[in-house]
Amino acid sequence: MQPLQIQNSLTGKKEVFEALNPPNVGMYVCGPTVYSNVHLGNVRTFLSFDIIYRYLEFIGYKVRYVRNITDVGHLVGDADEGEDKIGKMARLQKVEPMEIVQKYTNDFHDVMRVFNILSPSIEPTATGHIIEQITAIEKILDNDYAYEVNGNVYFSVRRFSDDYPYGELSGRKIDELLSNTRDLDGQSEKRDPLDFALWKKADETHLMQWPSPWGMGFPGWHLECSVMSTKYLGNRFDIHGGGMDLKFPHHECEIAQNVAANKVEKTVNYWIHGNMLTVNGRKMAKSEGNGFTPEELITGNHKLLERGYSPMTVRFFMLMGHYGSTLDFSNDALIAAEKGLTKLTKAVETLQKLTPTEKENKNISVSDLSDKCYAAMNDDFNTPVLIASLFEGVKWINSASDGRIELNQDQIDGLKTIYTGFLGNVLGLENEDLNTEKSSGGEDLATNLLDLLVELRTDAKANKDYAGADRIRNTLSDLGVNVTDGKDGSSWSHE
RNA sequence: GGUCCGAUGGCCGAGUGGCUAGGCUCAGCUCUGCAAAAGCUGCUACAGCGGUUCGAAUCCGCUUCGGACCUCCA
Repeated sequence: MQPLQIQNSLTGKKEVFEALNPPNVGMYVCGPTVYSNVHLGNVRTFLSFDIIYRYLEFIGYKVRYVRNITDVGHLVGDADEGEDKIGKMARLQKVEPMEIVQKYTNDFHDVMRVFNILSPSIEPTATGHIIEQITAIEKILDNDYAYEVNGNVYFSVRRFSDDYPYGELSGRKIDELLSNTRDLDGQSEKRDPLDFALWKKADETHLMQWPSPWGMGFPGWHLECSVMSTKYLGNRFDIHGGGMDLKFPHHECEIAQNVAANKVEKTVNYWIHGNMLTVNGRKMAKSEGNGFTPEELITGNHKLLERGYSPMTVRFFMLMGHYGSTLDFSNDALIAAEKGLTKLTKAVETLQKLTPTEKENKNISVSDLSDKCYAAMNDDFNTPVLIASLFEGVKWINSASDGRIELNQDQIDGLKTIYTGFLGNVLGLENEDLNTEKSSGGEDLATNLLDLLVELRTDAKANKDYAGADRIRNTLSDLGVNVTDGKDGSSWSHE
């Protein structure tokens, strides 16, 4: 097994990854709240964990990857006083809340597929785990870390912090939190402003509600993740991930709930937080109005975009930065990514056609390159460094193709293993060009006609009829077919 | 106001005590009928000011600027 190091948000240190139960790994990632379309910032987080999932599997772990769908209990505005986001949207659109849930869950899945983000092993929903959540609340009440007021149940942070640490993950101290908490004008039933809701009472007009020992109501947002992670991964598991913005209060509350319910102190060994996607240095967020939907990005239909970019370009762009750093989104960066990815994918195509030489090229070590790729990923999933290594191989491939250097069969096979493994399996960058060529058949009329045109042009060149040769090339270029002259004759490619 | 993070060449973006990140752009060269592609070469940067050190972009301090969280957000 590879010596993998992970930046652990809980300790703030880079630590060697040791699975609790190798080769099995349990990983939980907070999924979306399905009340509106996902934007690119959301995509970045799920992409980051897609890479982590893929790499863990790549190096031999068997990962149970749980990523939830939040379909109830996430409130608009102030954590415990607002309206349920999904309920609100249902009211606005005059449909059933579950129609909202279905619509945006579908959208989410479509987007994940477009960006080649793998499905988790289990994708549980909050509404599917109401009973488990009620059970957890009862346990927390039994352990005396929560209290009920008029059909609402609140978690007592002060009471909890007497027995266990609270705020470890986000580096917060109870007293500092208190002094910075907004005054809720005493209209809250909470005994302490730090307390948060485990169960909320619902009146008759509330759309989503369930019976409970405290009356009709619905669960608090933080609870579902506590319950679903422990249900499918156990009281202690390996990795918990999510966006940086969920660190506090969401993840902090999640930990407190688990500890309070099960009295197990350490619930998660490695916390991983993905950083934000920014636009002009500011976090991409719906409230800022700077969010892009994936569709706007692909079509280029957005005021900040000059044109559209393919999903794989966007995926590559995001992987050129490390998941733990903010990443700034701009036209120039996307153009650079597009060109870089094209270079990379073309080299992989070239690699398939390379003719091996007898002698091994002693100046080139494919195994060193392979080691570098592993080392990059072992160092906290450093995709930008991995990509830099992959470009090193691109030079070898192109040089070999041009006859400048030699590569024998073993070296070519070694390179194929690297690119299939790291570019394909780990980074999940599929060659879009190859896919479209496959779908068009390959041996059809157009292919034959193009081959004929290129042959005619070659004849024209042989006869020094350059005007005729250029005419063929220019006309084809206007049709989206590029003709290039190489060492071994001319070839064409379709964009 | 509190907590934390960041500031890297024309752009994006890694790295983190001494050794080339990488991609894109730009200029020159090779190849080529021309072009494209590819290869080679160059532009050699680490916010500012102090300090530690034989040596700092990398450690420490201060300053300036930016961001995130503290309320919903991936």
